[in-house]
Amino acid sequence: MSRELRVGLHAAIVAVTGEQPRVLTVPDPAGDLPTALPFGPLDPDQHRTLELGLRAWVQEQTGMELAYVEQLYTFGDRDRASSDADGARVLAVAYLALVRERQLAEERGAWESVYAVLPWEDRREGEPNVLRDHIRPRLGAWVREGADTATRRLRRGRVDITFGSDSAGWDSERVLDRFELLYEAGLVAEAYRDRAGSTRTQPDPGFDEPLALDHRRILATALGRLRGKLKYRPLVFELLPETFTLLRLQRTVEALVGVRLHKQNFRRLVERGRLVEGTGRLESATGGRPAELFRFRREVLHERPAPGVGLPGLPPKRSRRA
Amino acid sequence: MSRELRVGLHAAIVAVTGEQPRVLTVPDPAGDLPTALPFGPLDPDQHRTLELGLRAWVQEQTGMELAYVEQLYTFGDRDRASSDADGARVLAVAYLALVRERQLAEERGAWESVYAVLPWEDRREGEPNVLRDHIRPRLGAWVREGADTATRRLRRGRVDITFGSDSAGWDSERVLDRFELLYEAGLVAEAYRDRAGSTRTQPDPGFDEPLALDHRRILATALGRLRGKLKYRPLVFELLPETFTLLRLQRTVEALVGVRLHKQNFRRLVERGRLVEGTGRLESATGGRPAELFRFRREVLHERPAPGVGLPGLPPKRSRRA
DNA sequence: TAGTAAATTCTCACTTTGAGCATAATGAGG
DNA sequence: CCTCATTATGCTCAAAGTGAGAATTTACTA
Repeated sequence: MSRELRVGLHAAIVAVTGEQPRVLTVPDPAGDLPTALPFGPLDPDQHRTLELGLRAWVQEQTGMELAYVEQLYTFGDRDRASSDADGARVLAVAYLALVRERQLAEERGAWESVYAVLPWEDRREGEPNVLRDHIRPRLGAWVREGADTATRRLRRGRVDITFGSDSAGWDSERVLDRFELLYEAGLVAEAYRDRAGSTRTQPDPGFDEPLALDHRRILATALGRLRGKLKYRPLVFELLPETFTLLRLQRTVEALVGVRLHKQNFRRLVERGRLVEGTGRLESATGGRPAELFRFRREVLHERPAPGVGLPGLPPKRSRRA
Repeated sequence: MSRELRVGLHAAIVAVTGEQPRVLTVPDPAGDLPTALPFGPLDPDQHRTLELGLRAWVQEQTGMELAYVEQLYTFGDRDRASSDADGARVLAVAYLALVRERQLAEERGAWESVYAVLPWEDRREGEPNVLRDHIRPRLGAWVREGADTATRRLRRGRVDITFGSDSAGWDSERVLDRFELLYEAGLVAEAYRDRAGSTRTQPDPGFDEPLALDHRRILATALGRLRGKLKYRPLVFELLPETFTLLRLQRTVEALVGVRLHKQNFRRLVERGRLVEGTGRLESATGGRPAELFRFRREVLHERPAPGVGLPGLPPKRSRRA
């Protein structure tokens, strides 16, 4: 009588290589879908916990043992992607995993640039072109299309708060909000897959190469969470080798947050937070004066309640003073 | 061949009355369990989204329409509570909902004090007695019981960081960490229900009146999330009437965070953050000089990226300066 | 009319930010 | 060997933000 219920376990496995955040993708196991995040169904008999089930699937599909793993969100909209595979109702439990660059070799799967999938999220070189040339204009159009004044006002407000405006500024953590807004406005391909009967034209192919299922939504959730958590948990160190220079640390954070930081102040924060300690050794391949190699001070976990790489109010546009 | 899979939708519905945070409980629908949070199974056919399913169950069981709702976490450990009802594997998707005190009347169900269920979380009057007289000593014993030095050191570290120590201080957001630690240490009744064959004695009845299933764990998750989010989202206002005095606002925040705040500084933060605006009206039943009634400035949502009731470094013990 | 209870205002001594300038150490190119 | 470009590190400064409390108001109560 009742439709069958299934649960998928999905992993956004993130690393940072060459100043780019990357996510591990695999060819779709079924073979008929585009590239996907590693995922597989929860086996109610075999998987003792959800996380163990996830680890098993990742191990099987990529050969990778995960260290840091964190649950993100459970998606279950009936009319959105994934679901309704063959008449069954399918939920997706999404996870974020962090791995070191070192592990990138020899595994199966490919490391896709996160910003190739979510291009509007990288503001390290200023506002990206896609945003200025494509997204903002179309969002403007979407606002104007609103049926009545109230709708238009509401839409304008959402656009301003998620994508920033003169008064609001860019909140790097609202990655999911931005993706969902683009989805609603019909600016990402996923929107078409889901509401087939839409009358709108296809979005620009180019800033739009979705992953299988709702995996881009999962990635957006992962990036948002990661950006937020970076500030109060020492997650970056899961992505860095044992020792690293302060610049390397900064570049890694910048890659994830998608924003440039003030060098001296960044170092001051890291040092004042006693997050790292110098190893007398130097790294000389810096291109300039050699830099000292530092390592993460694990003891900090026992000293302070919420240690993280304190991102300040972010250098660009600040919310104006009270 | 494969075991049946089911998904439950569970709601921690929180309000604040009389300076106490409360959670809505209902008599267990099945009738043979203790008091529970409102919950019910996801209907794969009827419920279009998980959240709609949740709202439907809450409506049915309590007659309440929810406004603010947020997904918390999905629990699925096989050997822990809820699961394995009648041979099926059961997951629990937990939600947090916030409602106004006004709505507390006429509904079915009872408003249980959150701190009656999680007594060690209320530090408004200083460290609660349960903590000093029962929990800390037992945690100390649990640390000493560790098989080897490494285990003991590890346990000590976890206790210090979750429950605070001289060097670490109390992190009000680690509600779930604390509950899980108590669970592992066998200091909460849930631990016995799950591992029947334990040799330890029953924990003190008294600081231990668990809800059905894993509902205390869900409540711990909810409180932790709420405490964290308060700082960067204007959630408190979901719990307050249209207008309120600044002291009322402060008391509500204190009730949730479980800590006392410095009055003048709290007001400064709220006003500088332009979170509220005065209505010329006064509330005279204050017992002293009448206080002005304020209202939430919704516009703030369009002005700043992360408005919240900035809880400062919290008055008591601070992490020592670098 | 004095006393009590809050609400509101202000101070004050630090700390923490946000921005830059100045110096130091290397490798590359002449 | 000297000069430059390049990156590492130090140091300074002014502007905000914090943590604690004292001082002043305005009602209500006895």
